[in-house]
Amino acid sequence: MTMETAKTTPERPYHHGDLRRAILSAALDVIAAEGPSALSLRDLARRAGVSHAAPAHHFKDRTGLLTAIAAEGHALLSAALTEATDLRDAGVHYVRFAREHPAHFQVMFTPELLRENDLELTTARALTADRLRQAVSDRGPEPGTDPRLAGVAAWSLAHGFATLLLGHNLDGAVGDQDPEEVFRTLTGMLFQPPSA
Amino acid sequence: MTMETAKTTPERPYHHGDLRRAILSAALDVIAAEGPSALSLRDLARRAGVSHAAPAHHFKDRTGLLTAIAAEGHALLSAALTEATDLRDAGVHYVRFAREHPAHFQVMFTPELLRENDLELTTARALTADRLRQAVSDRGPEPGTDPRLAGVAAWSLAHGFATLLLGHNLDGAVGDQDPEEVFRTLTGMLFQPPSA
DNA sequence: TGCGACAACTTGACACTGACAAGATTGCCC
DNA sequence: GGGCAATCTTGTCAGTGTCAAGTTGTCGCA
Repeated sequence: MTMETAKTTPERPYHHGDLRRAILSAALDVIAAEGPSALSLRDLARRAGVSHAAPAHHFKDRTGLLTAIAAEGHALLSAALTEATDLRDAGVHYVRFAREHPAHFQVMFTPELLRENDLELTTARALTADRLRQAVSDRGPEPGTDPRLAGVAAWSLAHGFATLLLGHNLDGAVGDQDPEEVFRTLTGMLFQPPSA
Repeated sequence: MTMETAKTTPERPYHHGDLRRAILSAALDVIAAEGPSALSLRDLARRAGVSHAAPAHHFKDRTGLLTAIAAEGHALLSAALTEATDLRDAGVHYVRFAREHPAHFQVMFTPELLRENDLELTTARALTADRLRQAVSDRGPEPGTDPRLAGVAAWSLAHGFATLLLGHNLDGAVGDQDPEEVFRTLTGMLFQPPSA
């Protein structure tokens, strides 16, 4: 009486059409709402109207699904960073990405959930790293500062802000202001603008 | 044949003695090694040599256990922050806490895993927030900067650095250097020292 | 047009998990 | 010493991930 059977009917053909995408997007919904730990492959299958083992064919594993999400996230993020005009703008794009794709963001930075040696993931991640490096070097060499350290500083700031934001740890501080604007003024405080 | 029975013998008395602490510390080990998603109450019970339902009596829930860990983490962190001499030092203590108590740190900032209305947690968390505010205000009011924003900036930087560090995202950048030292020089770059 | 191979999906099973209810054991306090 | 509450056990249930084996559909190619 579990009613888990998924009979094939005119409305529900044997082949779903784009099951992979359907599972992915359902997974993103769940993760954004309740975190990765609430993710259940069987639940995703039910939402897509397929049998409980169907997801495995596309993602092999729970880990496989999450790895695919992380890789997609890196692709989205690196694309967003490409549009940045300067280092500060890259930070703003970073924060915006975290807000617009919270599920991706969370999974990307939770290594226990991922297959670290996955090819798609590592290449996508390398691309993101490239974009970050590029954003830092675009700023031009500053006297007496290791560019690598500057990159770590900028990344830490943006990542910390985004993470705390998603965890609702800054609700009191930012209030009803636009988080991106807060971040912008915040970077202005730290990174002295060239024009004083 | 699951061998999950735990007969009461001279070496294994009916009452464990300090089961709560034993479960907590086993949980911290697991989380530090494989993340919170790998946590199993039954596994913890096995490690402590008690029956599978024993943990529930101390923590009620999986969520209860994680909430207790988060509360303990906040107690440890606020204590560490109390020892800080100035804002930069508070950041160093923050990073050190994350490195010394990675499991606590991770759980503290994963709200989906916690019982947010838990009294012990909210009070412990409030104490941490107080210590952070205090570290910022100790620095003294700076001209033309909102102290609240300065607090967000400092917290974001420390939190981002700690998070990226634990996720092994800075391995390449910090190399074999002491992370705390890297963080110290990093803050020196951003927060201009009073003596130029 | 037919056929064969492959991809997509289903069915069934197994071990494991969190949670709950009910019972057993123990230490402790009056 | 007798009860009583805290601690721990046993038994059970629904739900989960994963594997193996079978079905159904699709598409290229003779």
